[in-house]
Amino acid sequence: IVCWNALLSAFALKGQLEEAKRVFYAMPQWNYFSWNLMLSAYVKKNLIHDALELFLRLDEQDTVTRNTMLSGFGQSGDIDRAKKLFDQMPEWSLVSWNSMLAAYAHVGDLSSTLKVFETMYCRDLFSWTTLLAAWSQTWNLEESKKIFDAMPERNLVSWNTLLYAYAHFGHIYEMEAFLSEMPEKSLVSWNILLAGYGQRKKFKAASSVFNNMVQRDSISWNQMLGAFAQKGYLLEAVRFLDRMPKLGMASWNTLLVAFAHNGHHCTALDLFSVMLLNGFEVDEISLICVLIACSRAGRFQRARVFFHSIQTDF
RNA sequence: ACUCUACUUUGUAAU
Repeated sequence: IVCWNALLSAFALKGQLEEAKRVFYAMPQWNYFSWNLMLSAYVKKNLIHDALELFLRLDEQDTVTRNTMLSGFGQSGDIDRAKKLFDQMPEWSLVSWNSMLAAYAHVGDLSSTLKVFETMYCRDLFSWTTLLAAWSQTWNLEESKKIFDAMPERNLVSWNTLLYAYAHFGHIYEMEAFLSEMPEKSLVSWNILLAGYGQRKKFKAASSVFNNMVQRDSISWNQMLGAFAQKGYLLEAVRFLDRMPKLGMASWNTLLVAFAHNGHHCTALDLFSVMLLNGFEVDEISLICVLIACSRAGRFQRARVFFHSIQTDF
């Protein structure tokens, strides 16, 4: 069973859901590890309904099982279910508390986040960083800085969290100052810088960061694409697509938004058709972009038709 | 037993 689980975990943790499922159902028997791995595979893909279905079918659950489900509810923003599960748990580990904390932080419920944080019997780096992340979604950057300074210990993620707060709200000067104090930087740090420069339309700074990055992931590329889009450099953005190693839904949506916001409504609609024709995944963001494009182009009829088709087609 | 928790990319919040 350990071998089966090892195989299962290889797929489950890599996000290879179909393969994981195949292994899971082919196994001669299961234990907690198998269940938790499979559950975690669903949660990682944000397939909360599938996760819940599996969760309810399990006759035995341990703390890890419940924590996994709890974090699934949290990341999907289902606070009610998260809270209910948390309250019903026979015992709580620090991870349970941290997951509940993250659930509140995720939906921006600061007072509940703080209440949980204060109730916790002990706190670790995760707890503190989650608290910091909750506050970093607000304009109150001074308060975030206070939390950061109050932390008993910090790691790269904590640094990145506050760095992102500066970037996200366009405080470029503080962002740069903070960056220079960072003891180490990761790919995420540079991606955050790209976000900050992009947000303030500092295209040159963004591309200079981008060109100097030793490693780039799809987020870096999308971020840079977004920097073109922010500036309204649509032609360049399209040309940039050719250089991108991998195009995903976020890339297409970025373009969709760029077209919709720069008066190229028809192009946006065309792009959407191309996405559908090619069988690309679309999500609710793509759909909203299309509605915005329609309304800005004055194509109310088309918007209405489209709106109705959403309910049937998607 | 590499089973669970924190950081980065796309939309909306006008009166």
